[in-house]
Parts: sequence; C-alpha cells; structure tokens
Amino acid sequence: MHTELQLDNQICFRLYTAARLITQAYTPMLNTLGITYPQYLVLMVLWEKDCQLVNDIAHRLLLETNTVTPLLQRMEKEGLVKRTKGKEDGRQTLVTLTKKGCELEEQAYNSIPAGMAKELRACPLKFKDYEHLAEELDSIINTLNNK
Amino acid sequence: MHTELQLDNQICFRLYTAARLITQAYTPMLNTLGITYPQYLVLMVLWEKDCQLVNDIAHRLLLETNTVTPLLQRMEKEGLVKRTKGKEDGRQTLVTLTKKGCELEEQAYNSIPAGMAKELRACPLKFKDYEHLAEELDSIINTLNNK
DNA sequence: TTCAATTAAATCGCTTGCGATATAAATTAT
DNA sequence: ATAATTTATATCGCAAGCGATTTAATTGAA
Repeated sequence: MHTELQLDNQICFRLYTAARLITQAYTPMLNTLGITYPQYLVLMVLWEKDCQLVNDIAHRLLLETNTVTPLLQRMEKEGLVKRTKGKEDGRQTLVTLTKKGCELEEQAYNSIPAGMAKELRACPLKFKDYEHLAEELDSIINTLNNK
Repeated sequence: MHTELQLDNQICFRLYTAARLITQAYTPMLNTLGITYPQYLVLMVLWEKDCQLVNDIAHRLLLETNTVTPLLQRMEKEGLVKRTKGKEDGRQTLVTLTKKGCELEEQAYNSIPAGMAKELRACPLKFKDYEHLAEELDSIINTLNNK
C-alpha cells in the first residue's frame, strides 16, 4: 500500500470536494435568482465592469473560450447578457449586461453573502483562517497558472 | 459596487479555480495511464480496499450514485474494473479491480507523486502550509457535508 | 499586393456532476 | 402473505469543462 496514493493524503481531492460542496451550497440561492454558479461568476465579472470581450471574461475566470462561449450563449438566451460583434475588430464579441442582468446584482447582494454566512455558520474557521486559506489557494493558483 | 460580490473576495471562486487547475496539472500524467481524474479517485478508493459496493465508493468520494454509476460503467468498458450483481442482495453492485486496474497502482506510484511535486515546485507553500490547507479544507468539507 | 501567420470566437465530442425520476429487490407493516 | 415502504442502482436530461478543430477577421511578411 502506497500512502502517497491514499485519498486522505491528497490535497487535490480536498480541493475537488470542497469546491463541489461549496458550489452546491450556493445552488439553492442561485436557483432563486435563476442562474447557475458559473453564470454567477460571469455576472460578477460584468458587475465589476460592464461591456467586456469574451476573452476578457475568460481570462478573468481562468477559463478557455470553449467554456465561456457556450456559457454566454445560454446566458443570452436567458436574457442576462447581450452579445454583439465588435465594430472595429470583427473577430471580437462584446458582452454587455441586460437590464435583467444588471438588476440581479441587488438581488444577489441581498441574499447571497448572508446566505453563505449561514451555510458556513457551523464552520470553526475564523476570519484569519479564511485569509490564510485565500493566500494558500492563491499560491497554488498562481503557480499552476503561470506555467 | 458591492465589495462582497467581487470575485477577488470569493473563497468559492478560489476553490473552484484551484480545483480546476490542479486537476489540469494531473491530466497529462493521468493521460499516460489512460485514465481521467475522477477515474483515478475511484481507483484510489479500490486500491485501498478492493471489492466495494457502488454506494461505498460514492460515499467515500462524497458523490452520488448518479455520478458514480456511469463513471464505473465507463471504467468497466475500459477494462479497469468489473461490476457484478450482489449474490445475497440483488440490488447491490460489487465493484472489483481487474488485473489492469490493479497494475495501474504501481504505474501511478512511479509517476504521479513525483510529477505533482514537480508541478508545484515553484509554489512557495511549505509542508506546514499544506497541512494547514488540508485542515481548513476539511473544516469546510465537514461543515457542508454534515448539513 | 498577396499570401502566409496570427488572433478571437465558435463548434464538436466526450466526461463529469447533479437534480429528478425510474427500476427492481429487500424490508416492514398490516 | 400481501401491500406499502425503503433501499441500491440505474437512467435521463442538461450545464459545465476542456482538448481538438474550425471559421473568420486581422496582421505581417515577402
């Protein structure tokens, strides 16, 4: 038996599981808003700065356009964003928030942060722990992303 | 602008991204073995203890059977595991490693741990940091799983 | 200029992950 | 014993992720 190959010793399995479970925790709240978690990520990017290229959004989320394009197409069908071909550079696609997409920010603000706090109320981690966690995750993300 | 809704303030986005990137880092090594990351997880479960029920595997990985069953079916088609109906309880399905599935353990042992160490060589985290990270992730996982 | 690279998105095919439902075998209640 | 319930898996449908390829527009080089 190789202890290196034990599930309990795998940081990757923990990341995989924690990511799934926390996304699941978001899901009921996001369902109320009629969106999925990746759609919520795209909206957060656009709430920070409206009217961005597909590539900008993909880059911000560290995703490829072959993930983002279909995601945006579904979001357009849902009336959350509008996609328009670039005037100067015809290869580009500009993504803009619709009124509906804009208005979701307030609704999200009124439910998501408090909702997540509630989900994690039983978690023994303190503010400082979450800060550490964020730093450690950023280390891993930066290492693997700049390769 | 609601700072609570900024991507940079989201622990969930970090988890989501770190999980994706570290899985991507595994992928070339796993390709060499002819398996995917979730299949690797199943194999680790069976390497720890061969011959388990679908439910045991799902429970160990914190997944549902509607994820694990098709995964196992694909693995059976690849000749990694065998699925047999339970003799005593006809509802159960027993999952066993094939010779091929067994032998992958040595191959994995010879390539994966060293390969991942190499991928993360540039990461500033030390042994103690990874320990902390594991504890923090376990806190989150336990909190969200026991709800 | 003209044709070969580059770039931005989109498309395709496949595996996951998961909510919802179905199937079928065992257990429990009446 | 028979019907209702529970349990173990499986099936279905859809949204992601992503490797690989394609399309179309722009840039660059000869």
